[in-house]
Amino acid sequence: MNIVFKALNDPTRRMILEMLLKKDLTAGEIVEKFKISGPSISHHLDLLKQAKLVVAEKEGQFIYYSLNTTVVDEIMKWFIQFKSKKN
Amino acid sequence: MNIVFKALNDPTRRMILEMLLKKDLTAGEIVEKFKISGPSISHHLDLLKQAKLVVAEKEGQFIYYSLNTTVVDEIMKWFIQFKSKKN
DNA sequence: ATAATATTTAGACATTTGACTAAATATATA
DNA sequence: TATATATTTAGTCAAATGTCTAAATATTAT
Repeated sequence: MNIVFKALNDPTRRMILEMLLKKDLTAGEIVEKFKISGPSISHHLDLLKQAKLVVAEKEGQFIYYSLNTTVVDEIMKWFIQFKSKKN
Repeated sequence: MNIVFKALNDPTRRMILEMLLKKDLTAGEIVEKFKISGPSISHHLDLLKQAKLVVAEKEGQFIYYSLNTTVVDEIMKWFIQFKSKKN
């Protein structure tokens, strides 16, 4: 849980998630969309992977990144408890 | 949005939110539940307040903290887009 | 008015974070 | 095999974060 909130606590990483919502992308394609260096993006991708928010799959010399929405379910459950609060 | 994710990215602050789910508490009551110093908790409460996740209300010499769930709605909306992803 | 209680503000300090460049690794192509 | 391409790993550095103690502020009680 901790690592997921940590992964979400960065605008670049959230942007990456939103991009992957539209379609899977290679690391290089993701790098192109930002002004940030490749290694920095690679680090962001690693954090997202650690949080299991994305999955990396190697295809030849490329690595495709895609969303893994199962973790989102868990986060949602955490939030839902607040939704049911009686005001 | 940024500030909300930031506020949520700390186990102490998430714990405080969960405590406030049960009932409103004064700053002092919250401090008692942790091993962390008063000023540190005060700082956490300030961040939660900035994110509008909690509301502070002064009653005499006490300050009562309570949840503000409207921000949770916004966060949920952000997550829901991932839920509707077709795998 | 003085003292006690509740809470925050200020300043210091170690750790974590996000960025960078340079180097390493892995795959594809000439 | 040598070279180009894709991506990560390693190491450095400034800025942000979470903690602390000491001091300030506000309210209540003696």
